Amino acid sequence: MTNKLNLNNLTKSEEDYLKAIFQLLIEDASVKVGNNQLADYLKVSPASTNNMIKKLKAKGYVVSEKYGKLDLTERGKSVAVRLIRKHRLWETFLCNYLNFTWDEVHDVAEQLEHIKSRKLIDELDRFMDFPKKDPHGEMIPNANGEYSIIPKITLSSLSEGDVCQLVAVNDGSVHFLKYVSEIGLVLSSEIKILEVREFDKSIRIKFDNTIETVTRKFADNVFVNKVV
Amino acid sequence: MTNKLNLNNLTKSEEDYLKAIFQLLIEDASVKVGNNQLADYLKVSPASTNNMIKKLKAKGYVVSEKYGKLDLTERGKSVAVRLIRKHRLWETFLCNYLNFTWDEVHDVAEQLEHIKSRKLIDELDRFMDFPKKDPHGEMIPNANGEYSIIPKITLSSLSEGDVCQLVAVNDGSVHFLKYVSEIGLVLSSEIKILEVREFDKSIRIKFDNTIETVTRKFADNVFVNKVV
DNA sequence: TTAATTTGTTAGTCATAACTAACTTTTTTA
DNA sequence: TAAAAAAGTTAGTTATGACTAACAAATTAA
Ligand SMILES: [Mn+2]
Ligand SMILES: [Mn+2]
Ligand SMILES: [Mn+2]
Ligand SMILES: [Mn+2]
Repeated sequence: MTNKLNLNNLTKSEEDYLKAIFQLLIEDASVKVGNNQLADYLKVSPASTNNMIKKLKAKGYVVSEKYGKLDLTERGKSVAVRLIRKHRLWETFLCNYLNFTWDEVHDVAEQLEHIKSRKLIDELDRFMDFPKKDPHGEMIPNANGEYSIIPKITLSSLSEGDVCQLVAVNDGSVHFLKYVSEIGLVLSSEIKILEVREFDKSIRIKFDNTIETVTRKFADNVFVNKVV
Repeated sequence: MTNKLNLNNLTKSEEDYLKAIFQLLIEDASVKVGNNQLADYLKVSPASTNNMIKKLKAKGYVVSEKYGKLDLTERGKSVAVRLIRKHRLWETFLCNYLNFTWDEVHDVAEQLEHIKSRKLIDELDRFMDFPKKDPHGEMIPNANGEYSIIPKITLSSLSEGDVCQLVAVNDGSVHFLKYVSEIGLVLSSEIKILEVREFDKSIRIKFDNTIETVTRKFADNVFVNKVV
């Protein structure tokens, strides 16, 4: 008996894989995404990703040649964007209505993004009056999957003397987000790069009369818009 | 290697089984709940329930003897009540804030009840100012799992001449709920039993100057509080 | 009280989604 | 350009939670 494929009802795992591929593709549009890179990102074995990729190819969400790099079909992209929309809308709801802090929302949103109900998410969007950005500064796709991608670069890519504005932060680490709040950085803070130390790539920054030294790893997770 | 048991993190399925056993136990406290009855209720095979019951016994949520009836431990009951709390709070949220009608909420709540976050549900409760009843008239357990069970009987158990108040409806069927709304019945409607027809147990009822005939099946899903 | 029926159990299978270990292909580097 | 390293694939195993078919125990009816 030939394997029946559920073309429409994606599992939580299938959805997570599509979202992961999408995020790897847009995060660095130049570099191609391979199987092992995806495995790393999802913290599973390359054998697991290889297997899932096969299934997603058979269902028409992913394209790739044997031993080649991965890409998403339009259907694959559409699923990924809808997940990102749900994730960011839930994060916004948790922060703005349920007293969650920005470091508490991601894990719960990872669960909520898989709830299947078109009406639920569109009504939640309306209830909040169609917010444009999530608590971490990321743009929220609208009901048609459209969203403007604001130009952003990492703080770590700037040089001495540059001035920038904080536009978004990586929402994946609780420790990182707490750290950002603690030193007093908030979305749209204006940051000046005082010094980039050659020895360990640590960066001395100034914002709101505060001077702080942050590591390269920290600066990799801070997204900014260069001003000067 | 001996099988490792996840004692704390219950799967969606394990949670659904515990909730089902709880609901069968309280719906008819007199009759014992058996394996096949549970299978019927959950629409799976008796082999499947038998298997799951074994696991839930090993984990300390269910007690039963071989070939005997099922019961929940305190831990089992606690899990079930927390699920019911989540289910009813989400239904209330969907109806009162997201423009869902009472027939649309159950399926989405079945998904949302499995989201794991203590803070999420307690904050949702607070956000709605601690509602007492869900859209179908059912009591919502508080954060400690306490809730008063209002005395309710089915409309079908009444006799000619009786007068009652609609206190709750079964929330499982979209068709049934739409039907209830269409004929104009709402929570706390006062209903008088005009006639119970011997032939097919259909019941002639009067409420708000409306006279309707409803079937036995319909009346089985309407819960009332006898007034006269 | 025996036979029929209902209820409960077991064994074996399948799909999903993870894993490790071994292997192959591609890419890099010496 | 040949060896080494990296990347990708395959095979075989495990756990969960369904299923059917066959069987055993308990209950009900004759
Ligand atoms: Mn996810
Ligand atoms: Mn975010
Ligand atoms: Mn459920
Ligand atoms: Mn309900």
